[in-house]
Amino acid sequence: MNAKKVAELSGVGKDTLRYYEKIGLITPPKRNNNGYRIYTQHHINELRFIRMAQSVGFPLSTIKEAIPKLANPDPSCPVLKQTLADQIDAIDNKIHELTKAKATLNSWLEKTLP
Amino acid sequence: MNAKKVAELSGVGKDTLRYYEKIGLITPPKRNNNGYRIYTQHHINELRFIRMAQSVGFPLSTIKEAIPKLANPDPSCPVLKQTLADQIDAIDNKIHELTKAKATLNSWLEKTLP
DNA sequence: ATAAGGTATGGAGTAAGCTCCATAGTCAAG
DNA sequence: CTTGACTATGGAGCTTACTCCATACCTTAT
Repeated sequence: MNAKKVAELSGVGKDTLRYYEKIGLITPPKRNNNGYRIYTQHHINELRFIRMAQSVGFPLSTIKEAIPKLANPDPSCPVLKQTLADQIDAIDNKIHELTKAKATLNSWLEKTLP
Repeated sequence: MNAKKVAELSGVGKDTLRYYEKIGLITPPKRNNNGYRIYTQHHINELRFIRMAQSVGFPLSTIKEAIPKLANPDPSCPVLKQTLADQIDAIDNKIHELTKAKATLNSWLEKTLP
């Protein structure tokens, strides 16, 4: 799969792909004879995970730490479990904050109703 | 109220206060004879609102648009109602995304359990 | 009256996360 | 065999949201 296709499928621009590769966020794609990058479904999956994690507020640095741990899920690895548990906690906190914020806005909306 | 007090009460650094004033995010505080800024409870409220909105992912540009609309709540103002409704929708979407992300992580956590 | 500590200003610097550019090599189609 | 689309590279530039700095003035306590 070439860069253009990946950009289309993942919604990540080609320059951003290079940037992610440079900072070690995604698996470096193999190259063919001419030096062109060969992306696989694996990269699409990584990129979708990154977009999901980003959309819920995780910085790339955190995502970068999480990916290798999630990539080789050793069933009994306590580090992985902790990572997952930590991220779930972080998400729970965000949901909590959002719910509070929503309640605040709703109360204002009610106050301003006729 | 002086800058230091406001910084303490709102959790926003003094340089950030000046920055927010410069970009027109907060109400410019009155000055006394010596030119010192005089902050009021109003500013604390604004800053808390900003922090809340930020914590749920709104950029300062969006917050800047919202503040003046929320500041003079004309009970029948449709623009205000729409602003509030839009923000509540945005928050709902975020909660939705977070809930999905959490479910994904939870399923991974279960898979890796003994 | 002087030292400590608060405040003012403009402007530089920083970090994250892209985004764009100039230059140059590659490949498929007509 | 040239044209147009695609790719590569390093590095510059951009936006957001701060954060720090140098310089200088004001105020209060000793």
